[in-house]
Amino acid sequence: MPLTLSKSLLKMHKYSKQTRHLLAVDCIIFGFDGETLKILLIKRGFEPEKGNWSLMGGFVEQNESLDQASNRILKQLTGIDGVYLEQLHTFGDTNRDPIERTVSTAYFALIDIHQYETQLSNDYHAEWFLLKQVPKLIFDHQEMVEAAKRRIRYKAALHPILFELLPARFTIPQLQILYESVFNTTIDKRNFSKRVLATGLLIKLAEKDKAGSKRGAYYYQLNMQNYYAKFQAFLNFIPNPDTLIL
Amino acid sequence: MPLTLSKSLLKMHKYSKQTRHLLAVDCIIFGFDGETLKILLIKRGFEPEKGNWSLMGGFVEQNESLDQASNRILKQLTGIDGVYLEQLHTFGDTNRDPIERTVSTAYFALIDIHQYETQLSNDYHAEWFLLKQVPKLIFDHQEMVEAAKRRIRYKAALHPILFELLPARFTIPQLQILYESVFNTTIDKRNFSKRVLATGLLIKLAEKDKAGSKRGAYYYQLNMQNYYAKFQAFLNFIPNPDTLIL
DNA sequence: TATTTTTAGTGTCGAAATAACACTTATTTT
DNA sequence: AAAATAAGTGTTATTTCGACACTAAAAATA
Repeated sequence: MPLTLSKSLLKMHKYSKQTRHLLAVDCIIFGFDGETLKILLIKRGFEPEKGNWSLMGGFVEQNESLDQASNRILKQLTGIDGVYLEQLHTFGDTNRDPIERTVSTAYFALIDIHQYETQLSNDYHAEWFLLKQVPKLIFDHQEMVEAAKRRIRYKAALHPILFELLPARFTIPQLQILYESVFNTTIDKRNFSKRVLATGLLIKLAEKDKAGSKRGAYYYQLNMQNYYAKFQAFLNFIPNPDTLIL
Repeated sequence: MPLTLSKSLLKMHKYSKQTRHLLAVDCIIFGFDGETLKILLIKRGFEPEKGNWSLMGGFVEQNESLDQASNRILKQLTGIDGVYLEQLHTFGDTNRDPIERTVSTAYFALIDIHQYETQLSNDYHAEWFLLKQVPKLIFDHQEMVEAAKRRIRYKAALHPILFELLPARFTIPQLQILYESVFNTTIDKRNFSKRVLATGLLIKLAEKDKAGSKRGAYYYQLNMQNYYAKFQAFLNFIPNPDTLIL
């Protein structure tokens, strides 16, 4: 025990004159309900801003990386492991948290909303909000959400990340609604299916989804080999690239 | 004085149970010498890894934002203010610095090498290295450089950032060499000049650059209004997008 | 059981963008 | 005067993109 202590003391504070900072991660969690994009928010449980809407976040602990911290926090809220989670940006303004200077690294997650909506932890009073009806958020979380929206659009225009929002089996009309929702536009369905199918990323299944229409639409699933191979070179669905900012 | 002290004590440690971390920024500084891309490295002046090649970096101080810290550090080394500087990624593995856990936010800078090569601070024993001949670097700086290379390619394929590497007046052959260097490819010069001129971003000047050739090439400068207006919708020079990763 | 309603699914053609390709011009050097 | 060097420029074929309308399947309804 004394050994452990002295070891840790030895290891600590070698850069002894430097200031140490609070470090947090915040997660912008996107889901798709079949019609529009949503994000998951929580009611903050402690001061300051207790009771106000907030991104799910938390402090980075001593012995975890940022990626580990963001995964831990995502799991705390949703019970989910192993979903798409990508570092977005680190927000480091000195006064972004009024209590004490805190630097926060924002991550965005893309999850299949249906798979998890029932297993949300109740501890956080989480709710899904339409992306177009996000309430006022604490601190600079609004800015984080805006940055995440820009990033998801930018990236989805070039890479097939939106499949992460869909279940393993999905129909082409579902996929089209998703793209139209993300880019806030409409796409001709003949051109859409032509281009999507031309990527070689989709495998047509025998079964149909009967829920969405009378006739039923064929299910597809991702060809995972092609998915990884072609992740970099995907479609360019940008309707007007002027609206996209990294 | 007692008032200031008590104020700062009041403000400090409101999140009293949370671990505080060392925070650093590291800068990947790109330059272009007219033929190939280079990056600026320093000889690290303190332990650990004293004397080894490193990115220019430093700890984030109490009352500065990350953006301020990166600008400060860039200026310390190069004397430069107001150049292109963009946050790249935050590296947060727990053991990336063997002395003490340090989270580092990497920034990349694009500078006009000729304008500043003489005013480098001598304090850091900085040297420009060909991007293809970067020496072994400390910690995870190699990884940072790789990420910066990917980002600059990715972004330059869609946005006119490479002009930041050129002087205010440049020729089309110079610009072409720059693009060929960044994308490690060759481009037909007829197609290149057609597309570049079609953007409307360039203003042709009366004077010629006589240094590069016997005949001389016309100087151009950026049309700054169009530059900002068209920043989002630029050329797509990606030779094979497969090689690009965000 | 026939009709209506609803959404899925598919092909063509003109326009625009892209990629391939070679010669002339200006200037300096020899 | 001739040779060497790099700048500058146009055309054509190919590919990609965008616009556009009807038929098919199944359920609901009359």
